[in-house]
Amino acid sequence: MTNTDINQHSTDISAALKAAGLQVTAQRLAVYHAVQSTPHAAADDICQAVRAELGVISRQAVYDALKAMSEHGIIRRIQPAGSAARYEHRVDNHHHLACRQCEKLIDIDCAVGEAPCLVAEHDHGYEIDEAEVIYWGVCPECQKKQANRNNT
Amino acid sequence: MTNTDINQHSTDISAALKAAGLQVTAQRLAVYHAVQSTPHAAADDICQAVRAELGVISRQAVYDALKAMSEHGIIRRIQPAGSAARYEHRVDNHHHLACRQCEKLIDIDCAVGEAPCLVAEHDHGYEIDEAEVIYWGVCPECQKKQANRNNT
DNA sequence: CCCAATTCTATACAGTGTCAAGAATTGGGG
DNA sequence: CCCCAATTCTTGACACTGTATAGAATTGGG
Repeated sequence: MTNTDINQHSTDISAALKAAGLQVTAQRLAVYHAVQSTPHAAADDICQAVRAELGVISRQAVYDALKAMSEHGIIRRIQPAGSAARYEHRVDNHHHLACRQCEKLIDIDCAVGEAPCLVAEHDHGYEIDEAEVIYWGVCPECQKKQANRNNT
Repeated sequence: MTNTDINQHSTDISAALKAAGLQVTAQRLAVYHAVQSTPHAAADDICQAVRAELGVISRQAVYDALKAMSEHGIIRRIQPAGSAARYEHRVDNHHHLACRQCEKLIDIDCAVGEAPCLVAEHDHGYEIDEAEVIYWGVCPECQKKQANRNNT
């Protein structure tokens, strides 16, 4: 990646931040980069990644940046049961597949198509705006591990 | 409800506990009752409800009971983003509708039917056993509140 | 370049859930 | 009915994630 690329990229995020009415700061750009390069990372992982890039950043600034950006739709927050919140830069309509054993999370495209997964049988008067779907299972690696344990 | 009913009921839960290889204790029965009578309650609410019934119980016993019973499929644990875990006694295939504003949670039957909501486009080699769906929206009451605020 | 608004740092704190050790209870077998 | 091993409950401490607050630093429009 050349400097030009980096700048170009940063400019895109800058534009997104400005469009959302947020100030552009080195901390926020670094947090975004971390989210982008390590998808589904938890806040703590992101904190470490940003420290590798910037040197120092307060834990609070990371939380603020993640909160501000996820509230403005620049990144997306996912919170699988039994683990801390994860963040990702894909903000389109897609779901997740979680491994019960290693907690790994991978993206999965919407099974139903566009966004009709939004349509529930009865909406009970609710104004529904999102359907959050998490498929739970066991990933291939953990299936292997399990098979090995059973054979021994 | 007569005493006979209560005993009958307790017997059912006792049987479920025994079938799962768990001991039957007053604490567990009380925790189950609390989950049953206040659906979607958080651990803390359940703790209080059980104290109203039994007098005293340790926080730990409540957590243990909830964990043991949910791991054995006697109750179900739900963890919506941004709030503590909730518990319910319905263990069949159904989903949830959550209000973004008041955090209220209601049951909703599976939109797709039996359990084909399990089928994702590509399973990526995962052995999928559950599809957890949470529809996010705004409940009728909160819609009204919002409308009133806007008119003022 | 300046100044108000926003954001970052540093520290303390709250809520949820877990760990560990010892006391109490449960339930199967004599 | 009683005993004993296994399980469960109590108590207290602790870890982790996230939030609150006040003051210092930075940003960006004029």
